[in-house]
Amino acid sequence: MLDIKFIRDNLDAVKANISARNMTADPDRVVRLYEERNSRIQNLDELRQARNENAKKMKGPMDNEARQVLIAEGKRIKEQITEGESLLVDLEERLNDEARKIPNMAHPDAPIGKEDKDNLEISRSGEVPSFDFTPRDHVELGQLLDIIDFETGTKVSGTKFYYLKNEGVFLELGLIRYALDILRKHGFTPTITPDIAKEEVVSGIGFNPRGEESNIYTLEGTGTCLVGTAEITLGGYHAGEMLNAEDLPIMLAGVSHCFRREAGAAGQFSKGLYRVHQFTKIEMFVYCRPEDSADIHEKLREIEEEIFQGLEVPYRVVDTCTGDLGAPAYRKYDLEAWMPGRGDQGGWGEITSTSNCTDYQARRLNVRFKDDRQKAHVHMLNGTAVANSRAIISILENFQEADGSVRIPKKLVPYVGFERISPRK
RNA sequence: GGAGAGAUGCCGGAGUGGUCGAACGGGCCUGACUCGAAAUCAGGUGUGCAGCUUGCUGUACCGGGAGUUCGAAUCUCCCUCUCUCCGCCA
Repeated sequence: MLDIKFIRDNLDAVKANISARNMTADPDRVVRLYEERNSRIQNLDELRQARNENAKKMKGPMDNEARQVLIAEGKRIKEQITEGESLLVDLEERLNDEARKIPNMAHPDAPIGKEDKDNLEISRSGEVPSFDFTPRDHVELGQLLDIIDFETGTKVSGTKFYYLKNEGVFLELGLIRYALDILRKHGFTPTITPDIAKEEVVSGIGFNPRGEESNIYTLEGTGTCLVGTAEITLGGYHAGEMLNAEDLPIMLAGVSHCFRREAGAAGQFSKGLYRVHQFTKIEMFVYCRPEDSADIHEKLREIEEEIFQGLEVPYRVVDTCTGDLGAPAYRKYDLEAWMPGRGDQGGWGEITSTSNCTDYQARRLNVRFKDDRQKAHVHMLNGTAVANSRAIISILENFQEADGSVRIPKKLVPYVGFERISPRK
């Protein structure tokens, strides 16, 4: 969340930002609750002072009658404190609920817009393939090659589940190794994270663990959720810590399964592997000093480009518009791969996303750093290295041949152990 | 899963219901001594929140939470974690 003092001192900018992001939140109410809270704290501190002074008078031996008077006074103060404390708890809860609704400020250069159509394309890489045959989509290819089985996934686990089979398995595992090798080269510490996280971490990162519209699976009665991304477990890694400035930036790479409810998401652009309840993702996560986050954000985007250039996948980079940023991001770049099976003519589909969340998550999760001069919240950034399901779509659809066989990009061959996948029958 | 022991500041480690934000030792910082260093001596050395004269005052914090009390690091209850032993397992 934002610093409440910042909200108070920059009310107009905060309001303009909320409307640019197409969100609803009430900063006036936040400021009002904050001021109420402060005067309540002031009042409580005075009562506690009175209590402490009263108690101090009773330290030594004293006349019983005088003692009884003081005890009565102490009891009276105690009642007031108890009452004040419950009012304060209530106020802070309301303040917190309200303050959390306020999104992060957006980068001044982020394009203003309502939805993903308004994202600004900033570059392209690779050639969109042209086929002298009618290209198949990845669902058909997966079936033909016998590497993705949606039918059995649906029978056993429900819609939007799938089995990877045969070469599909090695494709998934190979992509993980391929991505990790690149990330290690760039100085990331590789991790395999838990696939479950506590609700407070999930919401600290900015996901809503509850409610109809939540994209998160909660585990009944445990206070935990299935993670929607390793961003959650990597961001929780240093929650509540005071980091040493000389250890920054901390760069973590996390492999995890990702679970998403995707309630209500349907339609032609969500078919097959594009939108599923479970997939594997290799995520980048960085904790850094505030002055470094802009450069590191560019670096994360470059790494994503390196990964997909290595996979020979044609893609474009978009600068995400204010309305499509989500609450925590200050700025966000998406890589959109060309997917020949998308729609009638092929289309761009999101394959990675990297966000600079500045100190928005760090304030919620209480991640700070210190050096000789200061203590401050760190900046936190995340970026997709490879989201396997979507990477597999882009490989199958772009490198397919007339008979349905698929060429494996050169750099991936050593990781998967074969150069092409051919139809089984 | 069962039994026991424990959790106090940067670290180690005391702590009788009031004189405890916390002894003592170490570390670190500042100053003195020194050509310099070491040793020695003196002083300082946590965090959050609120207020105002922005440096102070107040308040809270001794694993976390609830309670008893005029008053809790200290007493009670619950939880978490660590260590030891036993059991079980991949």
